[in-house]
Amino acid sequence: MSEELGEKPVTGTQSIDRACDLLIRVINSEDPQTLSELVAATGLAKGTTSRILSALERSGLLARSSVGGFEAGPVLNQFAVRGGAYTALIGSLTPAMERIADITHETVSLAVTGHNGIDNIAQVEGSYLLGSRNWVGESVPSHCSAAGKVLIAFGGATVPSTLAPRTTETITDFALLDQHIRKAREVGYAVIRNELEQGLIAVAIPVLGANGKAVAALSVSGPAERITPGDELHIAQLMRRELNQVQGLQQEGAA
Amino acid sequence: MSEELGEKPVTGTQSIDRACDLLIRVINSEDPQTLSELVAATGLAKGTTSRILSALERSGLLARSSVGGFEAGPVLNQFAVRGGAYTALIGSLTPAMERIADITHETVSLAVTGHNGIDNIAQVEGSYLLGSRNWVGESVPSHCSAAGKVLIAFGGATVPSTLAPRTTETITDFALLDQHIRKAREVGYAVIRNELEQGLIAVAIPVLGANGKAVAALSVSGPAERITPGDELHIAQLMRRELNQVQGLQQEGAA
DNA sequence: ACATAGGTTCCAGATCGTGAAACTTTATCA
DNA sequence: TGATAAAGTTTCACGATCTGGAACCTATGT
Repeated sequence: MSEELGEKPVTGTQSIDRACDLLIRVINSEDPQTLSELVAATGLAKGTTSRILSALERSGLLARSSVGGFEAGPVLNQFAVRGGAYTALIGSLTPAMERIADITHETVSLAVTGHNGIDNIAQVEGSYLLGSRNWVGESVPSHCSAAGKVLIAFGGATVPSTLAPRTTETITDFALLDQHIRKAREVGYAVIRNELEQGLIAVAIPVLGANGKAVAALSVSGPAERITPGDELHIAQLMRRELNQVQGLQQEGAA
Repeated sequence: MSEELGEKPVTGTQSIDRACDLLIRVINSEDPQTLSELVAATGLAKGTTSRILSALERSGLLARSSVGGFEAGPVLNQFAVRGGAYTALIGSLTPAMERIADITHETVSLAVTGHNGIDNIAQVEGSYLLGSRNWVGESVPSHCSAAGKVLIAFGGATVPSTLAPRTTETITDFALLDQHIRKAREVGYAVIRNELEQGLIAVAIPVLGANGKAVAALSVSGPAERITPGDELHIAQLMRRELNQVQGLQQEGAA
């Protein structure tokens, strides 16, 4: 949505970029999007928008809702039902996440590098009443999430171009962030304390892929009252131990 | 993939059509697709293909696999994790499907009209060892599936342009198919006997949406030895009864 | 180090997409 | 019910945009 400055002015794909923009707007909306809404949102000409949407509909990527407007089409819904690329990953790690949740009683999350930050793709709730709400499907900036830090540290994500503050303790200095990243690479886990939200602590470890780079991050999060600085290492070790137990299975699980 | 004749030669979307084709090829493939493979498959120029794929990658619809090649990107995986448009439907009907499977001991399937036939989007296995295998994510032609027939009968699908035979008993005559459709509309359910596969019987009823048209089809399928012509009506009635019990909940289930 | 395959960038040319407006269809109101 | 407005589709001339061949990279293997 917000193209940062300094990006090369890519050419030769105007119409495709527009089509992608429209497609993404539609599939990221809860309700069907009408032509007029999309025209207003994108600023494109009505005729152009209509033509592009018709092409997307023809391909099956979009469909017209019975109540009017466009929504995800059969091709994408089939893809979703069949399971996206993350399915194998989630499937193989869910048992480990459940054991970690059992032991810590805290919420355990699985996150990957997304298009616009760190995407939460799976979550197992702990037993405490006070805990992280379900944020599967949501994205957070990488510089203020524990998952983001380990993903950066282990080659699974890049440092964002701007460090927007979320709380007074959010890291907004590139040098300081780099320090945290180095530390994470050294000790094998990353932590956030009040950096994403006041009172929220999270500890994350990387899930390494075949090429040695992080493909995802496993994290435990909870309130500052329960997760003290002294707990961080133990939580990281627990996660590492549980993760190691499935790493052998992970390859055949991806088949 | 196979453009039928008689279609209006749509213009003004060449590049978008190509981009959609590439996108769909990638997300419908199990393994990451390399540039060369896609060039060979589509016949496009290498440079053109590279440019389009880069645009799709830039938008987050596609991503480069760590092992090389393109695969579904974060935007689509997020969509899949969040749940496609079918999620609410599947969620609301699963309990009914389970009860039907409990009673009949046969496999119960949920299907919708897809881009290329009838798509199976959910399935509950019966207790018999001999039963339909799991075909979630696969498509079948509408004229030789029970779900397809009811979907056509109740305005949820259109008659295919060609009636390809699957067995010796597949309906390949439009007049005969129309007769079956009319019958289905009259009695409220449709049946296939050996028309999709020798020995496979299926009974389907429509799941009607707010506008009175079929949005999906619920079906029970099993071997001819167990599902006799005399059972068809009872199975249809059972499905209708179970479906009616959730129809009230269905609206709030979609929220 | 060399060769090869796979991938990206460049560029001139014309094909293809654009957008304003005309047109058709569907909703809204009196 | 008819009139009016809103939403969506199609048309068409223009020129901006996409194309594809070839040159250019860059990994990988020998």
